[in-house]
Amino acid sequence: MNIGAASEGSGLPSKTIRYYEDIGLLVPRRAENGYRDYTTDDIHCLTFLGRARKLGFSIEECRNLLSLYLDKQRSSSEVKSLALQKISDINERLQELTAMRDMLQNLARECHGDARPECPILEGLANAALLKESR
Amino acid sequence: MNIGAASEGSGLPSKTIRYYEDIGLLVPRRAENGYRDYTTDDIHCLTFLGRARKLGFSIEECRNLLSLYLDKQRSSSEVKSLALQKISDINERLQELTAMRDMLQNLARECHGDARPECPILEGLANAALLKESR
DNA sequence: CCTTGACCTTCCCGTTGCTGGAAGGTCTAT
DNA sequence: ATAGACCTTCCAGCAACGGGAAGGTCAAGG
Repeated sequence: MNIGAASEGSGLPSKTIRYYEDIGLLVPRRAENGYRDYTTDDIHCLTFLGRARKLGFSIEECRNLLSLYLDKQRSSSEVKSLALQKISDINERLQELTAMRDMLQNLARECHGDARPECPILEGLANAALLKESR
Repeated sequence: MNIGAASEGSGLPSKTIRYYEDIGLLVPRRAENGYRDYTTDDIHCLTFLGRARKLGFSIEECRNLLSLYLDKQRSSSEVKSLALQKISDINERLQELTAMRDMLQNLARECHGDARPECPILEGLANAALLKESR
């Protein structure tokens, strides 16, 4: 199967698939004419990788997950600990983003948003004290 | 004031401050010996930039905010609309992250996490149907 | 048989926002 | 005079690709 069909089948752009080969994540065989030739197993792996990426796993984590996926002897605990770690990473990121948003909301709420130059948002950015709470 | 003191005063690494000069965000005057020379106003700007970055504004948005900050004629509505846009960006990202986390939690909950090879997490990544709901 | 257009190949640059390091100049204190 | 703590520039690299150029290949149609 050529890379176009592999792209179609996995939902990943050709560029991404070539990149995954560059970094040794999934290296297909080559046809006589030099074209990449993907098996249906390869497509499954690519699809697997796409899903894992969408769930927020980094490339290196995906490499790890893929080798676990292909290793029929692996223990489920190895995979679960990766997943739990990722969940806690995401929770941390969620907290950070929520804190940012709340801060911005506090500043925006104080701002008239009219033609006058007084702007509590800029003042907040210029003055740490205003950023602290402003509740 | 040398870059070291500017770093101290603004809380930004020297490398970052030089980078901001490279991209024309804040260009200080130079002393006779070629060293960068920061004024206290420059330090305020750097501090302002650092805060805006922490709140999730991109460099280009910061460039915009800084010029608004320095323009005493600006209207507060310009700033507010930037802030509101950023808030809605963050909310979108929050939703994505929450969806990822919930998916992972669904998968992890089904996984024994023991020495056996059966792993619903990997199966979920391999099989779209399992990713859908699995509630 | 030739051409057209859709594929495919490699290669290199750009993105975002820095961070690290090397090679060298300057300043201050001993 | 020399050490060390600064400072300078430039070069390279991170993640995870995307865009685009220059060129090879293949299948269909005239």
